Amino acid sequence: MPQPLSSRDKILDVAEALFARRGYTGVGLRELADATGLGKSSLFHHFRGKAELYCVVVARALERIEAGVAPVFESDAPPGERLERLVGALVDQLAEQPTTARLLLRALFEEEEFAADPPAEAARAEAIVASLVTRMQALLHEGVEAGVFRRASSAHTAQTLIGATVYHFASAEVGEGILGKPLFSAEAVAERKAELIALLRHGLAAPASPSPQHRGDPPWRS
Amino acid sequence: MPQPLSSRDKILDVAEALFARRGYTGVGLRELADATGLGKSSLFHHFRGKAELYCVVVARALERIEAGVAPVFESDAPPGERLERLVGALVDQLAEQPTTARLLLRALFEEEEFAADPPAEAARAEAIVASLVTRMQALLHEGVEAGVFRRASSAHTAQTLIGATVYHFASAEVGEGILGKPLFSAEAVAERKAELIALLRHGLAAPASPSPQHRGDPPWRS
DNA sequence: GTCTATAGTGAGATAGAC
DNA sequence: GTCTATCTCACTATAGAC
Repeated sequence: MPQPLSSRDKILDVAEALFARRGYTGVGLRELADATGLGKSSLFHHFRGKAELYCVVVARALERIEAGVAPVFESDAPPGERLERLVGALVDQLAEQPTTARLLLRALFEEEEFAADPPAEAARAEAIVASLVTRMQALLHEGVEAGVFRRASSAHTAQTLIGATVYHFASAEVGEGILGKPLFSAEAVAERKAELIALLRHGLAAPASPSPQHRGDPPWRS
Repeated sequence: MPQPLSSRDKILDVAEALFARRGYTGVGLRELADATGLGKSSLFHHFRGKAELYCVVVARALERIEAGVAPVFESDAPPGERLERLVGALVDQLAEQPTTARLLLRALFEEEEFAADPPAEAARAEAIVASLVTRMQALLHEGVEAGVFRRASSAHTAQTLIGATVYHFASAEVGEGILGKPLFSAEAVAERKAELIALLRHGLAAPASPSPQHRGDPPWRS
């Protein structure tokens, strides 16, 4: 069952680590070939070229995320609970492989490089992102309509959620300096989950007294 | 007074735009030279090499941020108000030049490329980041001690703040697709500021009844 | 499916004239 | 301070033997 990795899968695994660390242009096929133990030319038998290889790597990472969070969206739990489980699943997925967050954050920048000659896999990646974002916004909207979330912009809240999760696990030395511990230690991951959920519970909950005219935010206590 | 730009400043301006769009390895000196109207070799008279040029560009962007937010830290307003002004100043700085957020987010990744031969300017950049983070955490800690913020981790809150601002303005097509409007339009920038401040007011405020044993978070309303 | 060999291009950097 | 010319090296990709 733990079948030895095919050459293709091995290439993808090694390439994911390298692309996450140095980015698309920063990784050479020579380096990738050496790291896999293959010759440089063998890579072209598995992939049409560097661009396609890169897009397959990114799409594969997005599919892992998608698979991890899909059960949350299919759940029929109330919106508040679903939102918390979404954050938990997102954090779990990003924490499972330390390369994922960096790879995806970099991909956000480098995707425009392929505007000229977009490999077919680039469309798959974009579709997954669009689908995830749409469902996240729908969940937020549903919570507002149900009266359990305050009337925050679902677009901006989605952006904040992405930034707070993806950026955090991509922040490397800067983030570790702030936390004072390894980003991917079990302790730091659990903390991240708890802190984000607490921020959302306090920050997104509908006010206790739903006075219709109460549009302003509460002032600070002191 | 609007003295014509020196060659050095012109190079830095053009380089900042290019590095923000395509990253360190993605920009060639030939391209940069053509864009400035200079010959390739002339660049080496102003900078020791590509690495130094890049680090000067990043440090300059960080100094703009620093200058924009410094007044906030020097203020003696109460912590809640200072935090809001910090978010406002950060958003203003990142919104002023659309290249800044992308440049800095990319720099977070590429800084480890210079681990072997670190140009002197790299240390300046790191020092500014460290100083900003330290003061941000101190402000959060002060608010907690004063009883105006709930006991959230200042480290994780700082990470969230950075991600929610820097990532947002770096998110390019993805972010614009979510917002449904240009990221840097006056409307979108004002929205971002208001949404972040609202999230912090609700999400960070100390609970109304400070019962000492109340460590758990409130459940959702429904 | 993997290899060697190589084509063809462009990179960063240097030398030295003006 | 800017230029032309050139060095050296690495890159993506291809051709073709095994």
